[in-house]
Amino acid sequence: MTDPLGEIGRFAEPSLFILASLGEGPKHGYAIMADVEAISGGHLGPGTLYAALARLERRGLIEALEPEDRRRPYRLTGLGAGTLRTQLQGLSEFAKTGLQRLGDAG
Amino acid sequence: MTDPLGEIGRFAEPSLFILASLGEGPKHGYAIMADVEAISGGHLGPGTLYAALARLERRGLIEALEPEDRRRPYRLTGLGAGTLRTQLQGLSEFAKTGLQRLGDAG
DNA sequence: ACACGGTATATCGATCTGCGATATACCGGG
DNA sequence: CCCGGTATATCGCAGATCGATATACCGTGT
Repeated sequence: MTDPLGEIGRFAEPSLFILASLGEGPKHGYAIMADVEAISGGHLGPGTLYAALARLERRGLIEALEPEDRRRPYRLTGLGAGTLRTQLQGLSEFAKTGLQRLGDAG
Repeated sequence: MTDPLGEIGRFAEPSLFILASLGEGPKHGYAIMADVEAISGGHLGPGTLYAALARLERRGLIEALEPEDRRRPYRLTGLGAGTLRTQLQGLSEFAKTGLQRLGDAG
């Protein structure tokens, strides 16, 4: 993930963006790339994408579907959906807490 | 960051947790460790912590304060506070979108 | 027919990051 | 005086990121 701010660094995990993208429904890699860029603002390169997809599949969070033409779609597994929900809820709580701190004492 | 879920992986950046911890006010490393574990549920080891602190300082997101005894406190810079706010807002939006997707089509 | 750009997947290698283990040292309580 | 907690620091492996590069198919325009 290239940071939209420049040389500051990276503060979110590409894998989670990919899971969230698949949360909308099954998608193939190239569509995930476009979707992630839309929802995150950052750029997701093919190296990061396909490596992360392989890892997520190996860990049972996503699974491959029947290829259509050149497209190799994936969907969330039950474990993947559960993990995504847990992570998003945690992240939401965390963001809320952090923003409160900035509002009160920032 | 050790994942509380086990062998699934890591889905959040330690650096952001550290920035958020400093969003509450200046803290030294050991206090950040405890604070991050409290707000994130995961474990933050010294290797991750001090390496991340050095990086954040090098990039101008945090700055060191006068040491008190053995404690070497840090605080957010203006850039760090701005970055934190931006990232948290983005993350909050992202989490909201992701959870909506899971609710509608998950 | 041909060039071009967009779609689509895949891999390599350098670099960065995470993180447990380990080390050092000070401090207070029992 | 030992032990556990506080506090910082570093090393080295493993893992992840990510740009670059490669391949190939497709549709459009000329």
